[in-house]
Amino acid sequence: MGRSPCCDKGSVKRGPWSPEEDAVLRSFVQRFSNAGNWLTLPHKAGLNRCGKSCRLRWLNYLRPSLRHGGFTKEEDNLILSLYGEIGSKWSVIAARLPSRTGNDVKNQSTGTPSSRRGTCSSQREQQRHLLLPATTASPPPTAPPWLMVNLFLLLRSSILTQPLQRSTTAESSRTSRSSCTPSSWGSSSSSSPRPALARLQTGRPCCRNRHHRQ
DNA sequence: AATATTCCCAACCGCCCGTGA
DNA sequence: GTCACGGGCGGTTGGGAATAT
Repeated sequence: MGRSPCCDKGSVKRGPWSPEEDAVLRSFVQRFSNAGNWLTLPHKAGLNRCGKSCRLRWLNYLRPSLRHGGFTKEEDNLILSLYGEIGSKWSVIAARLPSRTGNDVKNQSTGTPSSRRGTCSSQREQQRHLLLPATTASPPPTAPPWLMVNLFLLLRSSILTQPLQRSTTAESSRTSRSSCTPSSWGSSSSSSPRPALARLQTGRPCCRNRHHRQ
């Protein structure tokens, strides 16, 4: 049946939020205890923003007691465990993690080296590697983290139907990216899971279009 | 030093669901 | 029962920084 858009995208501001806008939104929501109707909030608060954008900003960034980044190993393990049980229900997973949002969990799961790639070629990557902390004094595990993750998921669920097959070289990574489009992982191919699952299953990200913009 | 590549994460998009008229 | 609406959610995109070559 189709739906009318929640706001006029041509007349509202989009993109990054300014500190002033954050302050207005924060004070408005806190002053009234809750936001009430998100779609009318921008008008009431004097913000030239889409209501859904306001809601997202509040829930994912401005909400008190939120923590950003710095996922602990325990949190990472819990995410992996819950993902194995329930799949990409990020909001459900986030509900089990205090001070985390679904968006955070999603970004963590689909964006951390520990869940994406089999190799840690850079210092930055190693330092951020949740399953292989940079502070560890022990030698690296025999099996790479991505394999451990996949084995874990294999044991926890029957998601995996395809054998693990990939190389960890940058070359194969580029090749994979260039051939990975939404249509390539769509319904036409049962062996091409959707990106989030594909990343966890293969330990590598699917394509990110920005890499093609240059 | 310059350029290319990779990554993080905030923000957006669009669909689904629950609810009330 | 149907429809419109708002909220919620998963998936995707893009900017900018860090790192590698």
